[in-house]
Amino acid sequence: MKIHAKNLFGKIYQIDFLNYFYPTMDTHKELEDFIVNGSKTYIPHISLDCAIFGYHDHQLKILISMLKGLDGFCLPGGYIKRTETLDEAAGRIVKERSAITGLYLQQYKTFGDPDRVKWSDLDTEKLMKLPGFKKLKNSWLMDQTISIGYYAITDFSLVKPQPDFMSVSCAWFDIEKMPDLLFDHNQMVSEALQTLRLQLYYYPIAGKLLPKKFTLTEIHAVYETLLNKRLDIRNFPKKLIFLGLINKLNEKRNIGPHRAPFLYTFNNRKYKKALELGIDLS
Amino acid sequence: MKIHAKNLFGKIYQIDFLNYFYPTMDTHKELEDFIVNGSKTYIPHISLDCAIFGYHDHQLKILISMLKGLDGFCLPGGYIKRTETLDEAAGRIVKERSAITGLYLQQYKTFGDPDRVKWSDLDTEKLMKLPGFKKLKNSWLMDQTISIGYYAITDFSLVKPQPDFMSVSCAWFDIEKMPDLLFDHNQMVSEALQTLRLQLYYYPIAGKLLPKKFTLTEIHAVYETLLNKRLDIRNFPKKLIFLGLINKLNEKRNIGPHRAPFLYTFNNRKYKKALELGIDLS
DNA sequence: ACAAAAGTGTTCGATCTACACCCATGT
DNA sequence: ACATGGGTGTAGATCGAACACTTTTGT
Repeated sequence: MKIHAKNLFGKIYQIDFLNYFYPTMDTHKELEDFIVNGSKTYIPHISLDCAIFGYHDHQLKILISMLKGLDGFCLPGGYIKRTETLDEAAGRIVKERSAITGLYLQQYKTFGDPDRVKWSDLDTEKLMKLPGFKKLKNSWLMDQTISIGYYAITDFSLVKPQPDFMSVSCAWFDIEKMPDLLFDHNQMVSEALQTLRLQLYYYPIAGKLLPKKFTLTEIHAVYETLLNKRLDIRNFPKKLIFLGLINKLNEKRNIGPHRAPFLYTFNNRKYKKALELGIDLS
Repeated sequence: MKIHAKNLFGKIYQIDFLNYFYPTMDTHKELEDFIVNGSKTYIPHISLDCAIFGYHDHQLKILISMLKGLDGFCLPGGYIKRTETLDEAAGRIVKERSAITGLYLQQYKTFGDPDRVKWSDLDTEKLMKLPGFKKLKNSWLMDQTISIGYYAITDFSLVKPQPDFMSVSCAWFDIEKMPDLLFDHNQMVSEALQTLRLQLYYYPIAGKLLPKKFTLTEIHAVYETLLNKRLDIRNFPKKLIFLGLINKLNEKRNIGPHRAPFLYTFNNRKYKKALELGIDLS
């Protein structure tokens, strides 16, 4: 079975999605059970969508899903279990949709405009013809939802996204070549990126993108790419060390026909600067 | 009919709540209809709670509700209509619970830990004996909820909170004398205040607390009180003018046996500094 | 020796902090 | 004239931005 979709540039995707199955829901029966009984396990009306940015070697990408029945792309998202915290739900959802684990996920905003989901984007009739989906209509999944936005960043070369039972695909896209997303997910990405950039000097976000011991050149590239602007190579280390984000080691790394660079580590006095800003409550 | 509650300091409150009625639900029938059919109008499982701070003359207060059936205090909150945006819902909820209008409400965080509502705080049995409440058990209101936190600030001397049909009372409390709140509302207040303080120099939040034309002394008192720290009287105006938050007028106000102070206005180039911080997206 | 990348210091202007006295007005 | 609160300026420290050359190493 094939499904078709166009991205912004008109390219047609044909992906055989029956090769993929959700790890714990690997039969249509289980999928149907999720549709019929899911609201016993999950809280209805609230979803959680994750803008996962991926960095590697001067490139910034974003993790985009294509869901079954939707001719278009969206952020990986899901529902919150009745027993878990929001942060736990975010971690689990990303793990399920993409098989990526260990992210430092941050809540940034909740989206709830009544027109955030254009139902025209959701071809219910088409979806209901797919195996396992026939009880979708009038199910708990079809009601209005409010969505909590989370973001994270990781090294995209280290993780290979694996789509789950709901997804046709789940893959990295260059941030400038990101296709138009369904629903209000374009806005979600834009606000997530804005938050990421504001928090970059105050939270140890970039730590996830680098080896334990890294060089100044490496972290410099990370910051330039994420902020999408040039940062003075001489001022940059001063600032990071002043903020207490990184520590210089007494080790060097031998690479290439040039001087061996010193190594640095991220400082896990994470919230240092952020806590300074947050003035003490009486 | 009387209800009792203790605050942190052990004082007992006795309030005759049958004097109060919700303006658009002024009969028990309507209340019962809300309990039985509310989920047609409102989205279940999601509430919205508002930390409304009140300032006047060096005092910082917070608006606290006491709800029927709950022996304790909480933030004014409510449910989101299916047709409104989150910001609209926040405005309507504050208006209904307290009759306060025209606030500049800001979303700051969503709270969803599974244990955020301690059901022991909610005396369902007691509540169901109240008029209008008898169908509460197993209603849509009794399921787990996630809550979106909003905050705002206003001049508490200008608005007299009016409790609605759900509330025994709704009143201003000195921030240092705020009683312990039910559920996770203590944490909500603490995080709201933190956010308010972080945003105070970047958003025209304080504009709501002052007359259109105000003196430096007045705005200085606002900032000192909200931040709970002393601010140098000579540096303070420089900073506000540098940030573009206020404009000096060519008018003075005649008060008291001393030099007449100049008047200032808030500058509605609101987000100026905030937008500077948010780096341009590609 | 040369190519390639690493590393480093100073100056200037802007901003923040601390600090104390004179001014205008009403009674 | 005096009591009350309003208003102002400067010096020093700190921070951020701009800017170019020397060092190390492998081939």
